Amino acid sequence: METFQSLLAKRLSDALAKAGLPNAGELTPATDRRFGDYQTNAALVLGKQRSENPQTLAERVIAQFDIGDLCEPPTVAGAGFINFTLRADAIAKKAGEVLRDERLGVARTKSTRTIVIDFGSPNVAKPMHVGHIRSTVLGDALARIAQFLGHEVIRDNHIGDWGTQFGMVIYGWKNLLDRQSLQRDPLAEIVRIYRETNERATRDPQVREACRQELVRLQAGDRENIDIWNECVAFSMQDFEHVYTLLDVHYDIQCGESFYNDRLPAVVERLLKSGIGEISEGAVVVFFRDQPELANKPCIVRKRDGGYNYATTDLATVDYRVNDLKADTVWYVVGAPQSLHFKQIFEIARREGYSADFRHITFGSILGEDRKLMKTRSGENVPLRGLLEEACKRARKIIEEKNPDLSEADKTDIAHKIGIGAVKYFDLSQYRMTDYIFSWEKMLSLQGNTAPYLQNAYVRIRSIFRKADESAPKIGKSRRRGDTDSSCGELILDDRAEINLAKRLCQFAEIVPQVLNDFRPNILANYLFELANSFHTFYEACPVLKSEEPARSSRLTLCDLTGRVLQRGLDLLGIKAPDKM
RNA sequence: GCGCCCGUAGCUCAGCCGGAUAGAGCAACGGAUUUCUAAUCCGUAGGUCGGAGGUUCGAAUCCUCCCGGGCGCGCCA
Repeated sequence: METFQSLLAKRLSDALAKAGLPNAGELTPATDRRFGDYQTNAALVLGKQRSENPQTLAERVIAQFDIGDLCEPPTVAGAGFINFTLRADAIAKKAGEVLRDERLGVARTKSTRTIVIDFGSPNVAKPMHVGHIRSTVLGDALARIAQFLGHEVIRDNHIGDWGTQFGMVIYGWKNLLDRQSLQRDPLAEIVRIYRETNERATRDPQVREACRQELVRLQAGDRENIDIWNECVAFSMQDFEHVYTLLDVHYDIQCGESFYNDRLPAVVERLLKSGIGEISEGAVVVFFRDQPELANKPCIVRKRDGGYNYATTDLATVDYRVNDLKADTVWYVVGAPQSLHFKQIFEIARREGYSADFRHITFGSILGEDRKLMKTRSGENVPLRGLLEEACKRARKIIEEKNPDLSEADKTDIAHKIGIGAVKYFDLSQYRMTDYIFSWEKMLSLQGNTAPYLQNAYVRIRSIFRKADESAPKIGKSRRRGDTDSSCGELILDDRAEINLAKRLCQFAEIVPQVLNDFRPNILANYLFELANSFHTFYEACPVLKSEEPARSSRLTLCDLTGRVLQRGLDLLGIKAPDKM
């Protein structure tokens, strides 16, 4: 199925050829409703290239343009824009095609890639906190969208399960552990002993040294320390899994840092052998002397004491993903502060000859009402699990107010879908680079660009079909997919609100692929908001069940399609649509 | 010091590989409801796009400089 945009673009290029002109400019959605549905600046670009009058060129192009039954005769406007307005019957026809398409018109990509997406990546021995929302939610949405477009996606949780912090955890485990607390709330106890050890270590050099010794023993494979480490990892994983269940986020592999331990020496040897790495002040370092940006920013891959750091691990990870997982594309959904680090890693990988497409997908921070990094009152990170539970609790309270007659089970289920959806949508609906201020009130509002607003549009649709089934059961059946009844899928678009809604539905296929251009799910979120808005307008203006045939069936079909696009769109963002709310 | 990111309505944000008179939502004000869930819709008002130059038919968007905020820069991850 082709979108209006690609159809018009083809006809434009035909018209240009017939007018003896080369392809130029682009055909895009109109910037303003006044200008119709689509516009092209082709004549402006050509006018500039050949120093001719753009308006005259535009007229020449229009004269050759085969509008067929797609649109009204194009018009020239402004400095030389050509504007296109779709015909209602063309929209009805296209919407019918979308309706009969499993994929709602979204084309599969022509160049399938194998993409490893590195996102989430929490640290062991620390609970997940609010800072993990963006990476987790953004990475998951990108994974869903890439997969839907037909790419081979491998979701990888690069867990921070190795590193110097374990010296302290093990020291704390051996000296400060309270077994009962550990049984009650394992992660809380591990965090406690870690913090306490950390405090002691900053005061007491002897403790610091003891921690270092524990770390050395762990890295040397000491049985006892390995056992302790394993236990800590297991406890942390339980906590992560709980959060992932709440969020409905799942990974294909979870290769944490420790997974790469035995590959690290080879990385350094390789770098030394190829001359990319060199010894400097006892450490193995990669310099970037020819790159102004990195000239004074060397990358250490083996410390003076022989230990490895996270640059080494990330290089081993590159090798594993490219050579073992056969990835040709790797997306790192990691906060902006690490951009220097990834520049270095990507540059080293390039020098070593890895040709995969590496992207660091950065994002801004989540701020509290005080516009500073979001923290608890005592200045600590806000635990994610508690935050998500509170989202559900708050959603539940609103449900109790608005719809108290729902069953207990329904309330719990809906509160979960709304609460989690609200948190995710609030994040995804904003441009990923901007810092945003966390606000319960805004994300759970039923008005404006929020998850509940979109979910409500879906609920209204489901409600119509519940009513329709009661009054006329056969309509429920006839809207099944694959039904050959010709009355189904025939759209009659008379009202302005119907035309607008149908037009929006046709745009879904144009929007989804755009998200991956610059990794912006907010484009999709924005579209869904506009779709829900168009639906609500339609809902107010056009009675469905009370209207006469054939409008009634047509409107039911429109509702059905809107529901499916909303549901699919939300699903691509990792958000669920409840039937009632 | 060097580098990266951000600065758009009172508030929260879109728009940024150049396009027409810069858009939403919230808050404010004015309307619509014997409802297919008003959990909504329609309307009004609100702007030197941080500032100054430059590039051109055209700049919020591209380039340079400046101001303001955030972050990062050799042995943590």
